[in-house]
Amino acid sequence: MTSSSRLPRVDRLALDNQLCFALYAASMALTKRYKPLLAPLGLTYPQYLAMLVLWEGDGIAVSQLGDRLQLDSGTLTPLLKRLEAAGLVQRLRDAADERRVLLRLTPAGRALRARAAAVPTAIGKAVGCSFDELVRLTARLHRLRDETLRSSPRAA
Amino acid sequence: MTSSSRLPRVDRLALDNQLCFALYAASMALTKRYKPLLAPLGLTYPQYLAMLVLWEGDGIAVSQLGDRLQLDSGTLTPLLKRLEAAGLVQRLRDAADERRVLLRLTPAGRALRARAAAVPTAIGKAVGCSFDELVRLTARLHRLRDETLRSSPRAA
DNA sequence: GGTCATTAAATTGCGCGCAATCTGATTGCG
DNA sequence: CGCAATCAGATTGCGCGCAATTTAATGACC
Repeated sequence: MTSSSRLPRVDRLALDNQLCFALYAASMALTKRYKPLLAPLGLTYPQYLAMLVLWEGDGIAVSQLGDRLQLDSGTLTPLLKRLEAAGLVQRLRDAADERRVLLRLTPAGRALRARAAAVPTAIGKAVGCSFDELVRLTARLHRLRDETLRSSPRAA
Repeated sequence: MTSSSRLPRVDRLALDNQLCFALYAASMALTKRYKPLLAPLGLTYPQYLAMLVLWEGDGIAVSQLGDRLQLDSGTLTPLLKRLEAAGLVQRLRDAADERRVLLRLTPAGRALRARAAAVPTAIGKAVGCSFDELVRLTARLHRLRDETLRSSPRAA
């Protein structure tokens, strides 16, 4: 005897029953929490995500970064130009394929990683759950994303 | 013997270990899933959230809507003007307190709810998990948001 | 080798999301 | 009453996020 499937239609439209809003609100709240931590590094939150990818390994193309973050060139081109203007990233045309733009960390961009290491630690304290639960929730959300993308009509 | 706390610093900065990115990516993926469902209703995703609140009960002020969605007037004012231009919402100054703007659904705005009822059903199929698990995950995310906001320096 | 389809980025336009500021209206307090 | 503090929305500016289009390079096929 579970609670399944007896809610009237009106409850199915209640804001607090929407998984999408729970995700949206939690994501926004957590992003706001990052802002004061990232400001001293001179990064916005999406810029921080891009740096995380480049710290895992630079020399990749814009499209590969986009695959990782699920963002397109319309978002990434201006973002990367700002990172370049900040002296953290270099954008260079791939000599082997002039359509591609390769991304390299500058020494300053590489050096920033050490300072960024304190960020996940500070956030961990803010979310108020154990490390193990955090790992489980993260994995659950990645599965949710994969399932959502898989069932999507027009996405890889 | 759990897996806690022995990861080297580099793994703590790995993109896929970030709860924030898992939330961000899942939220974005799900929002994209909503887009084709909301387009026939003439709504964007944040506009849909605003309508969900108003369908629960209109006549509220902009600030109350903002409390519910965790959005400020800088976001809501233009959004609500678009809903007004679309003929779904009326914005009227509160006679009892001329600072406030009250939001009322028009007949068209009220009528839209019937068509919107199909949206959660369609989404439910896309996320590929049971109704019960969906309820649990939604509740877990709301707790995460509350915890994140509670521990926040400058938020109610 | 020449033509066409495909691909990678860049560009444009629009709607958020939010910080900062501004404008009025209201409240509190002497 | 008079005046400062507070409050509700509106406005401005900037950085995403994404659809749609454009430009240039590459690959495929004849």
